[in-house]
Amino acid sequence: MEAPGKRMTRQKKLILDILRSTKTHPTADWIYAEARKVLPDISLGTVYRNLGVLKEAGEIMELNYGSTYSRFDGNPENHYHFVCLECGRVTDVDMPVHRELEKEAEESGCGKVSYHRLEFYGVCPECRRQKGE
Amino acid sequence: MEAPGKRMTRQKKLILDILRSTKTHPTADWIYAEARKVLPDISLGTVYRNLGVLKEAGEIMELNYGSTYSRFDGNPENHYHFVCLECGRVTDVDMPVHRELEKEAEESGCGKVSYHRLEFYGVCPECRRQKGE
DNA sequence: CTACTTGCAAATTATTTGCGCGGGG
DNA sequence: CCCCGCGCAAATAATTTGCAAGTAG
Repeated sequence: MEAPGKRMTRQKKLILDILRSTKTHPTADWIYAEARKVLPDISLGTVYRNLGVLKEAGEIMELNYGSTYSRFDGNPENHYHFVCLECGRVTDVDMPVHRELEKEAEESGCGKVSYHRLEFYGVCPECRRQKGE
Repeated sequence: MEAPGKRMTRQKKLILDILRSTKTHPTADWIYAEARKVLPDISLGTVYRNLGVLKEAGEIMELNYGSTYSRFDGNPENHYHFVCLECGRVTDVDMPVHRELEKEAEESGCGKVSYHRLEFYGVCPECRRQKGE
């Protein structure tokens, strides 16, 4: 019943550190590559297992916006994201969370809302510059 | 460069009809099962191919919220969704789209926003009833 | 006619899992 | 010491793709 993940292993600590120390929202593969620089024998399965455990524990978030793969976010606080349609990069949006949207949704009769997610899609500043816009 | 999908085949028409005639947000498999009732020899590959073509053409939307598989929405207008954490069902939320959120995001410097997506997570009325809440 | 589309089946891709060993508490 | 978590490799699950035959326009 109790979620697993009782032990703080070297691997788990490392994965959490990697996620906490980047503002990008990396894929499991990228985390795996980073982790191998420190623990060359770490396995991809372990990376996935720990990402799952950390997610259950509410330490991190899993994002899957449009792509066929997941990205992970070391910041478990609800916040909004911007997805670049050109390069696929996911960045944080620096604006407050609008909890009142949840109230509005509940009033429409959809059900009891516990949280919401909001993503903006467009072209990031880097890609706009490259395209000479 | 030009996206394919020039021909309106029986298969493509059927898939579009199925999607337009349901308020659920079905998976590719469900659409496949429905389609086979009319065209028993249709293949799953064709279903996926046409879902891709229709998506490119802006006729339908692909949703992937949390799960390992995609759901499809026959309504291409932007609108909000409610995802039930118990049963996984995805329903439409009957509230207006807040375009002003996009302006707010752009002002935070994240980039040029072309559209946004908003999902609410919680427990749907059916599941709450079943749990006796 | 003639590409575009299909059905079929094999291939890919991301992720999950079984198993026997190793190390955290 | 005990059992959870690891590395490894094989297994899934969803989706994609190559190819020869069918068909919409």
